[in-house]
Amino acid sequence: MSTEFEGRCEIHCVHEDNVKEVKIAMLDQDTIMPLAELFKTMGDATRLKLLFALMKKELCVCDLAAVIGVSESAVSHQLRVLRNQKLVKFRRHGKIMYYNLADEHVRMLFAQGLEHVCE
Amino acid sequence: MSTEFEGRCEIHCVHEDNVKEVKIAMLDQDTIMPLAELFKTMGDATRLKLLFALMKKELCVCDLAAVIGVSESAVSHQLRVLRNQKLVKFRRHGKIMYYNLADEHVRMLFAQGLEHVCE
DNA sequence: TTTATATATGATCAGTTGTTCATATGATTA
DNA sequence: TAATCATATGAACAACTGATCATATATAAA
Repeated sequence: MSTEFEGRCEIHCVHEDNVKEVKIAMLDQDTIMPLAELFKTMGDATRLKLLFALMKKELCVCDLAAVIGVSESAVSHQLRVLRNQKLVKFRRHGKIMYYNLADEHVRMLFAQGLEHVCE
Repeated sequence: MSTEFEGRCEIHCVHEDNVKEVKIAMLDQDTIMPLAELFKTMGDATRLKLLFALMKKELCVCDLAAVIGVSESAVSHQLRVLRNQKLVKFRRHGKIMYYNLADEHVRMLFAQGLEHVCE
């Protein structure tokens, strides 16, 4: 019924009522974890560049490799990460895989992130 | 004048004009890097919980430790990361450091992120 | 069917990350 | 001043990440 730290904190912490209130409001692990995964996925320069490129145009793997200047293998590996997070979708046309943004959330996250960074 | 991959791609890649166009639009490293750092910072469950807690209330270090159930040392280390990214600010009152969200961008990022995750 | 092309995947490994433990700092109290 | 409390910091280490290289798959062309 109590976590490892509660006992210690009942002696120790400063605002017990605030702690309780915020603890109740706290998002559960099943929400926090996927959210952390999403941000972690966007927390890499290569993947951000891939997403930004796909914000501009539908592109295939070797186009993407050329745009951001890394190997096609590296691009393919990172596209899989983006796919797992449902940040990109793709369609096959013959041998070529065309990648697209999965939805508009990425644009919003990009915009908000840039706003924070550019201050 | 040309990157290591350009030569190879002029033979290889599928849509040279698209590549050029997107390459020109591509954000430069000085923008991408801090943006990646921002998302990377939010890409950790502990730090997300800290931010979420601070979205609800101003809290001190030991309160935060109690809320999310980790050691105060771990909290302090992660708060430094959040401070470096200007995601939180703080004020001292005697021995106690009170932490707050630095601005409203975090709320927007949280909201957008949750929207993506909860689909 | 053989060959070539576009992409995906597995193994490897150096570099990074997050926690823990021990110690240090800075402010209050005795 | 010494002792105590709240927080910060440094070192260390296991766990994770991302690029590379080699290899595999899938489609198309010969």
